[in-house]
Amino acid sequence: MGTIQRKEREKESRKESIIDAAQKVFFEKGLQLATMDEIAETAELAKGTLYLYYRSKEDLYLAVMMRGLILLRTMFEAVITRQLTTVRTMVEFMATFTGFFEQHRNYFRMFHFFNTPQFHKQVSEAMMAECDRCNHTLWTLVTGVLDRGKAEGTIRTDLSAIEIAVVLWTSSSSLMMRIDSQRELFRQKLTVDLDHTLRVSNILLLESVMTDAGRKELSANTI
Amino acid sequence: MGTIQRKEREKESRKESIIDAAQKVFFEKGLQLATMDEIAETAELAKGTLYLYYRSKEDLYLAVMMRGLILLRTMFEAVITRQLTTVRTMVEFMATFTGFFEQHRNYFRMFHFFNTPQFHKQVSEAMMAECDRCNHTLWTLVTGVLDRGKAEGTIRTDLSAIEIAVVLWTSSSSLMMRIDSQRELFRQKLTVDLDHTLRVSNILLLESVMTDAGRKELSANTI
DNA sequence: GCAGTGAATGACCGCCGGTCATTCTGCGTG
DNA sequence: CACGCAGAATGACCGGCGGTCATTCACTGC
Repeated sequence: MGTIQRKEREKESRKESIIDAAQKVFFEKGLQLATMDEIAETAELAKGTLYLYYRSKEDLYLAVMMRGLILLRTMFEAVITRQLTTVRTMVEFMATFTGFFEQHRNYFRMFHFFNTPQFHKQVSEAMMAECDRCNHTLWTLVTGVLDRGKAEGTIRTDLSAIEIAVVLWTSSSSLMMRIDSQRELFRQKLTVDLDHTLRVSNILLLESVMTDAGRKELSANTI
Repeated sequence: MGTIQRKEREKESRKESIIDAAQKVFFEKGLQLATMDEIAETAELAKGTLYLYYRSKEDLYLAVMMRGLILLRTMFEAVITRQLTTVRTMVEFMATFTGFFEQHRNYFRMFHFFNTPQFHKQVSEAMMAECDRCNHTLWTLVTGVLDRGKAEGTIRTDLSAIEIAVVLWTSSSSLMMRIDSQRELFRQKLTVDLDHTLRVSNILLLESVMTDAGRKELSANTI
């Protein structure tokens, strides 16, 4: 009697279709302006049903965001599969992240919610834990590459891999966030091309965490 | 007949006392959890009165945030008054920013609202413009110093001053934001001391925007 | 003291996140 | 085939909140 398994599958697919609807609405309206009623309508379900699968609006938001996180991780894994040198892998990581920002802007915007001051208060423990786990695997991907680089002498050994990863991620993501929201302001009021700034910032940071050997290879790869 | 002027003064002081109340509540609860009713009660005014002085909750939030911005600018100006060398001034700027983060954490948290994706949609034009102006003067303070450094040969001339300022500000503020919200998570799950990471990141970035001469002076100042 | 003006009030509105008594559905059983 | 029951789905409803506006209040200048 495979009834129980079928029920399980149906439950999963229902969860997915709810995320589909939520994604549509969140992408269009953002967290604040989106309403659970609209998501329910888009999903062709009653509002109450949404709450059978997700505790709160924020939980649902996080579920959508997680899709983005997983997508990004997949893209990073694809880079690793190419078996490039450490330096080139790092360059590709940065390019991939920038590409993700450009191609999947809606997902990227959702990441911002993560850094909200009272963020953790608004989300259920379970969802939070799942998110942490996903995040953790992303960090591990990058630190793995960096540790290899340290062993082969292209990455500075006096800095910890995870610290390097945090600095690179944080800097470039916050710059992209700024590009997203204030590009025009900066172009007009301060005549700055933030896209250029992002490229410069990435290169400066990559250089500064590399040894001379690494820097040499880097400059050959970024002309 | 100084009546009109007195009225003007009273209006101003009323606005200030509303901000006082709003600050108290926003500091305690954050933007989402704070309510206009509570702010009104704290200010000992009716809710309707708040709306005679500020268009919306977000506008009021921004008014409080602006106090923080002005405070930070004052602290930066104090650094400039000390007439240090360019390199030392930049080091002090970074230290001042970190100090601001530690001493005035509540103001700092409010800055986060700035980067929210649909932020500009929630705030009145007038408030936004005032905010931009204040921001602009902050950028100018820093770029002034950087330009001097370029002239005297401690700051790289192949990077624009405003770009350097943006990179430094963005990197360190986003790292601080992370420290604020995820310090314990990183310490426990990844055994990273983000405060250390911040110091490292600041030094790496400062180094990377300086000439050899600048770097030399920097290393003498950061032991 | 008496208009008149502009500030202050708080009852009220509409909206939205979230709940829960009720209804519906389909499976297993007699 | 009929029946009963578990659990899924529903949507009317609730409380709270941002924002409004007709009414009241306070002060000024005549």
